[in-house]
Amino acid sequence: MRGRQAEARRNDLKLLEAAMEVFTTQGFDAPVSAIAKRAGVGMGSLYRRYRTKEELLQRLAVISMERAAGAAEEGLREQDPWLGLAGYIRACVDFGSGSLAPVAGTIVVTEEMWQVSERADAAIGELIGRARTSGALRADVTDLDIALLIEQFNRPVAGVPHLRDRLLAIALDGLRAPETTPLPGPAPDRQWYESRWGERLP
Amino acid sequence: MRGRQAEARRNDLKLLEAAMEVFTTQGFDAPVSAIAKRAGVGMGSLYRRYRTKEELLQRLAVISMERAAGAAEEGLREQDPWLGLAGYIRACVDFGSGSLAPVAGTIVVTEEMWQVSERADAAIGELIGRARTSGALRADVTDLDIALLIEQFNRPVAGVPHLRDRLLAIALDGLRAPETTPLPGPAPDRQWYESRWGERLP
DNA sequence: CGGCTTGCGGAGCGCTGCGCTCCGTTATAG
DNA sequence: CTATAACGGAGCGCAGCGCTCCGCAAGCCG
Repeated sequence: MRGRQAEARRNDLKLLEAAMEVFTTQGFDAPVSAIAKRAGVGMGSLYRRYRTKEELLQRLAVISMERAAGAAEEGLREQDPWLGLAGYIRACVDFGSGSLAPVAGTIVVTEEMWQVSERADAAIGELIGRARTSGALRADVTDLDIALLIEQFNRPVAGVPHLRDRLLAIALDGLRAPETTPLPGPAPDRQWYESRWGERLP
Repeated sequence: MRGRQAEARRNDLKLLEAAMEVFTTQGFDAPVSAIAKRAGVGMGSLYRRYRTKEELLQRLAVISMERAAGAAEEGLREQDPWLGLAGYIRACVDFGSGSLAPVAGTIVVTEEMWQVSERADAAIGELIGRARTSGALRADVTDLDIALLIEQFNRPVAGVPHLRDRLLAIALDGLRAPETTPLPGPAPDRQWYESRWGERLP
């Protein structure tokens, strides 16, 4: 694997990295040309690997979910249930997992995406359950609240990365038990949450 | 004030309300036609009152800041410093003050906008100072952190209003003293924050 | 009641900026 | 040196925007 083929391999990595960065900072409707430019690659090279913008988004979604699953599994390896959960949340915000949520409903969900999401959900469920039963996590927060919290903090804060960490630290403190004020309103509905991405094809 | 003039007056209110709703839910680059449609008004009526989209945004910014100032002043009338501050933050998120922040740098800042912002800043500064010295607010958070927090929660949460209230309740709990984890990194820089809207003309 | 005025709705103009294609150019292999 | 594979990026066709313009209806005065 040398010469042109090695360049192609490198280009693919640069493309994925650039796409993630551009989409998370500018929104999913950023022009494809901006991704190519950021990757230092021509439009031709981009479209040879991903036949459409949607295909690129689907690939990013899978990678994003795989990272989230990995972060959750790593969180389970931490002995302290709270540190494990907090580390997972910070990791997700750091690498932008969930930042593709605004795209929900606008792209077709592939079978691969469903599979990875199930693997991630299992680890995350265990991570959160452990934190709750240990008494570190406030009792009235659900796993979907946490998913939405990650989603919310994935949006850039005034374009300055480290300010997001400060706001997230505030929210993490608010997640710890005991709560001083109970959460208002009904908890997010699981069926609604899953249907955001569209119906699963049989 | 009757007949056509009364209709014009009503149309203006409907327009401002619709514009606020559309911009906060769809982003500031939503089409002007969407605002006219939501207000139940023709394009002609909109553009007779506001000669450009920018002029409409400037009007909304002033209204938004006036509401924020009002909410801060009302917060000062509350005896409990913490309830006053929390009420102010919730009010700002409710009516979408600060949701125009993404527009910073893309519209010209009018003299009126500067004046209202100074009035608001004075009340907010006092409200936060009072909460801090009373020991209710964690010590390491600055007024700009709180402004950015409001800004962040002004973005819609998965398109469902009441879910935002849940996430905000978590963050408000995290704002209370004593903090369990200190905020990371340097505090937001005031000069940077003010320059986001562009240089002030003499 | 009828002309005149005022404000109305919305079709469409001109244009920007997008996704994507296509092709001349350049680097590698034999 | 020729053949081949992969490259960069100019530009096509089009969607969707801000804004204008005009035919029409509702209120006002003799």
